[in-house]
Amino acid sequence: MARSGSKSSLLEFAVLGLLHDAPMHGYELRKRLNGVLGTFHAISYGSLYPCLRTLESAGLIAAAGPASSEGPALSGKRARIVYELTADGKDRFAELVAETGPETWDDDAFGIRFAFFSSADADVRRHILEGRRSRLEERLSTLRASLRSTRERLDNYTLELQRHGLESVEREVRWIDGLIAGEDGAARPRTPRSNSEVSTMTGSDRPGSTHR
Amino acid sequence: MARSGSKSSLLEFAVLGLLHDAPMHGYELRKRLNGVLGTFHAISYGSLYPCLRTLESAGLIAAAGPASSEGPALSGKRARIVYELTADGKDRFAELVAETGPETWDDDAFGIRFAFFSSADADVRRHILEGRRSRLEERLSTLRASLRSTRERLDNYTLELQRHGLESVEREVRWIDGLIAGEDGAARPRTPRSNSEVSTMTGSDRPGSTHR
DNA sequence: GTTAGCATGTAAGGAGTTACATGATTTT
DNA sequence: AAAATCATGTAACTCCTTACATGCTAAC
Repeated sequence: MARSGSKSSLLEFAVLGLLHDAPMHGYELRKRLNGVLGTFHAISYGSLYPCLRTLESAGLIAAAGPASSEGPALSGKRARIVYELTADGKDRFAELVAETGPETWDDDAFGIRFAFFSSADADVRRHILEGRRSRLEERLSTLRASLRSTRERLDNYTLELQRHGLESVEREVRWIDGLIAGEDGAARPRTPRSNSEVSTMTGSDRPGSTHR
Repeated sequence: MARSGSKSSLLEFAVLGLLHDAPMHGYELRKRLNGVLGTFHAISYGSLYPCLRTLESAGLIAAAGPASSEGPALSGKRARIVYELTADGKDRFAELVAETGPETWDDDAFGIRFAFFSSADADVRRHILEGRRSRLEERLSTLRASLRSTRERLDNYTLELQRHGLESVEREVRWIDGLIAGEDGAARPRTPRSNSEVSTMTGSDRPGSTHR
């Protein structure tokens, strides 16, 4: 069971990541998700609950009986279902967190992986950051080439949009560079030293799309 | 026929917009699309061709006989199908271009509309730019609130991601402000005066997500 | 003569959304 | 007693992607 190989969307990754910190029920999970996934990009119950069921039948998460805490008996609101990671679920999350392949350079995948970066080893972080960087460099050269070749034929707005996108990517490269430098500087420690040092040293741009 | 009310995805909008400039066949359309839609966010044939058929049966586009130009007889490569806008298609595009409602403030919708901004009236442009701005302001206050409330509980990476997203949105606001100023400055003329003036006056950030 | 690029298409399916259905509990 | 918020869930549908199937022409 809990064999790897399944598709495991970003949503599954995020759910496992959040439940890794603490058991939670769906409604709460959804709110946190919107924080982790970028605030906008709100995910709906229509995808969350089915996802929870999938994870449960895959044996990665399990409904916890409203065991210890939780006020007076089970007089709480409604029959809310608190999920927690199983041992298999923890394994799976660890597996996902350790991935460094090209899948992890994508806008969305990178964003979510970054959000759980502190669960990853320093070398995994390095690898992902560098992969992301190279992905952005590719983008830059495509964009620059396309700008050069179509410059004269495009109207001003289209041009401005392109230019804008280009600067945006350039900015993200600088951001990533700052993060890589921060990883180097802080050497091995589990958490990079005070992130404000890392973060204020460069301009920035959001990594995930939204986009998206 | 060609009644409004249909959903008309962003793809349909983009196709209509491109065909508005010049008749084209699918293969070429697809390449241009990747320029207009942000270079990445490549759209696949699996969605383009069905879309073309939909538009055709809706009477918005029509296959043009390989009429005049086009080299020696029809000895060209393969039986390529050149589409052009019908009168209904032109109407529909004009209708879409004139929309200024909340749908048009979304990341993706805004990006594509901006790409065809020169087909829109000055007041439509104003309206969309201001709507987009207010949408971004909303986002900013949500983000700032969420940062304030969760500051201490979040690990450094999550925090950095949030901070980064925040700056990104702030940057886009400044970009939009610059564009609005440019629209004001150039007053009525169909094209805003030399866009380099508009564009170099502010920092920037990409508007569409592409993701998104 | 085989690879690369042009050109069009289809079938299956993934990932998510909206809108609906239900019901309890807290606030106004 | 009505409205908001908590809480879970389902069904239908949208939009897009991947992978496949086809075949032609140009270059190596």
